Amino acid sequence: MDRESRVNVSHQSAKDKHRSGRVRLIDVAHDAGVSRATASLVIRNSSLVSEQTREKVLKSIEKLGYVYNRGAAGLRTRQSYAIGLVVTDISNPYFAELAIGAEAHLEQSGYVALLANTSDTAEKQARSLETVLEHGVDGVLLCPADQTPPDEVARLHRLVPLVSIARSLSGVDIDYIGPDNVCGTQLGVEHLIAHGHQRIAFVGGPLQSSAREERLKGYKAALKKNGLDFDKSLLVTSQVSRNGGYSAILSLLESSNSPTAAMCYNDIVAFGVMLGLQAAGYTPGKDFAVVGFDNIADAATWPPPLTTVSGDPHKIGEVAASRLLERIQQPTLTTKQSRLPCNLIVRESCGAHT
Amino acid sequence: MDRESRVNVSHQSAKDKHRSGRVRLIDVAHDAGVSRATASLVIRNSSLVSEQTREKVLKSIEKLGYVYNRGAAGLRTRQSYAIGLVVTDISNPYFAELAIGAEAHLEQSGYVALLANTSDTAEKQARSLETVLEHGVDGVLLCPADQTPPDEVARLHRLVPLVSIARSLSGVDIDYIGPDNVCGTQLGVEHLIAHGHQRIAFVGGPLQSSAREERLKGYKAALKKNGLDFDKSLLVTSQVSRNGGYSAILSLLESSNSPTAAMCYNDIVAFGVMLGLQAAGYTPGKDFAVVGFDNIADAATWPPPLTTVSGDPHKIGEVAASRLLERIQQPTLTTKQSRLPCNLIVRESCGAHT
DNA sequence: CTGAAAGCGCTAACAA
DNA sequence: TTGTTAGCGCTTTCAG
Repeated sequence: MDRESRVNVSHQSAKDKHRSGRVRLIDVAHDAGVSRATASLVIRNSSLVSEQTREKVLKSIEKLGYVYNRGAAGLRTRQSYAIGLVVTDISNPYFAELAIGAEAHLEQSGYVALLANTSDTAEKQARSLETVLEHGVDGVLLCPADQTPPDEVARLHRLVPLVSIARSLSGVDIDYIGPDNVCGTQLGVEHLIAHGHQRIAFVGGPLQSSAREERLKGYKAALKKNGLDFDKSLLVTSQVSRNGGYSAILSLLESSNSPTAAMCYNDIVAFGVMLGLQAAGYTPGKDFAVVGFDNIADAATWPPPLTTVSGDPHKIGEVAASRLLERIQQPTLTTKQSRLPCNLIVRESCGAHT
Repeated sequence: MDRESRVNVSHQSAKDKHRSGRVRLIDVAHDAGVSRATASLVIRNSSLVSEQTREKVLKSIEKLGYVYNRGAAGLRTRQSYAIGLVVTDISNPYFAELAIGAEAHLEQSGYVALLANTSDTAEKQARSLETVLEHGVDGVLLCPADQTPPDEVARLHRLVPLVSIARSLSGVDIDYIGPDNVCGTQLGVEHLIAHGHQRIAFVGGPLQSSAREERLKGYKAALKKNGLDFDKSLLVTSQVSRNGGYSAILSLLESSNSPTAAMCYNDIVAFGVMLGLQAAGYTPGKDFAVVGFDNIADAATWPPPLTTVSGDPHKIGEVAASRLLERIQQPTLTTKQSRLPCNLIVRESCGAHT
């Protein structure tokens, strides 16, 4: 049987050069004059192999241009060294940065990321998750779409280690890494209060989002702590887009008792708010204060530069990846909800520089 | 032998529920009372199977929560349905959009994208490509880093179907999809000329980049066509960043015979240019005209809104993915260099609205 | 330290 | 139409 397969092999390896076939481990082994097993050990840096044979094998690998087949290896080891990175919307720089942070950490640890962009729809997310599972990922990093059904997540969680990022999921006990939305928003609002504002609006974000709820909580906490009343008329939801912020602030400005400052759901909304203010004849940073959330790259150079809460998405991505890898190593780890500290980046849009 | 393995199987499937193991095709087959082969046919939607048995199998799949193992299948079929998406920098919205377009098309065709961000360094790119190859991708979509060694690309190309996006590679005969940089820039510059500008600078971009060379060519063509002399002092390279554009325009403004308009390497540079102009007391769109390239989302809402050349990165990503899939089907296809048409989006920064 | 043999979960010829 | 039998390229005991 072994003789047979050897014969086969030499036939094939002769042909393979000219066909689609790739060089296999056994070709390397033959070339180096060792067995498959030994060659395999060399590849995986085992210390059980003599320096001499290691070099021989390495030389053959180089010479034949061998590329390791992880798929085949994974069939045996049940490890793919791939993880699913399922994200709502990479065209949002915040999520892009998250993805980059995660990818960087994974890459460094020898993992590869299977990317799927869900455009925030539950259907595409479901499809993507299925695909990613079929590819045998060792774990999934999920930034859940807004309308994610909890039981779907529960099933996923049963199948494979799972960490959720930036949007927490209620009703399922899984790891979560995101910014500390409550404290971050509180920081922003207190800054506004400290600079004399009394009527501070909370602008934008979708009603169902966990992030918005948490930020709203921080907003209320800041008001309360400073003895200010919560006024429902200063609250307005919106699309997470510039247009959303734009119309939101305009509607707020129409009211008889309009605000003098806005804590925004995020930077993108804040940009819209500032554009809206300008359209209405205000000068953000002078006669109206604006604070954002996320500190995306644009915030620093927007005219005027946006005061914003920084959640460090790159780090969140990294931490999430690292947590996932830990969990893959030790599936019994208890789950953790990590809310990374935020800090306030004071620029000009809040008027505090004057 | 077969009896033995069956025995094995039933043992395992009993345990598997509680261990890490997943449900396998053979479990499904047993549950449905058919052979593995038949079950396999059902999964792959073969028409060679009766409606009755198909339903039985489907029911078992559902019941047991079976998930297909593409890794194992791929070992046999030599198809992974995965493709490598190796991109310089997703945090640049232009490339993010490219990636999204590609991912969308791949997803629709049943492929998954292995994402790697190279941060524009040749080393990480080399590592990423290797990893992606080890994972057995059926093809690679590469947006090459600036200093990519041509022989590396050649090796890659020998190993796997390859399409390059947005940055062409000299010295290797591979498919390329990108914007028509020459015509696009020409469009922009001619617009400027049509509005009376005679001293038009070409601002920014890295010296070695193929994209910059092409855009520069378009710039020169436009000048020539309109009888304007090319003046080397109106040319300045820069980092592809706002800061790059900022300092570039400032240095240009110092000259005794400074320009009245700038065709910029891309939108990001253009933003820097506008910020620099404002810092120097100019009002872009009034006393100085600026045109960008890429039409990223920010361009529309920047104050003033940026006149720019639109290359439709989402479409480029889609087309590239589709070309790659074609090439995977038919490896003998002759290579094509596609430069997708660009059009000029006239907004306010060029002053043409006055 | 190295080699032989068995098998990971699937598909593809070929029989039945 | 369905079942049988061999592998895909690797790792992993277990002997040497």
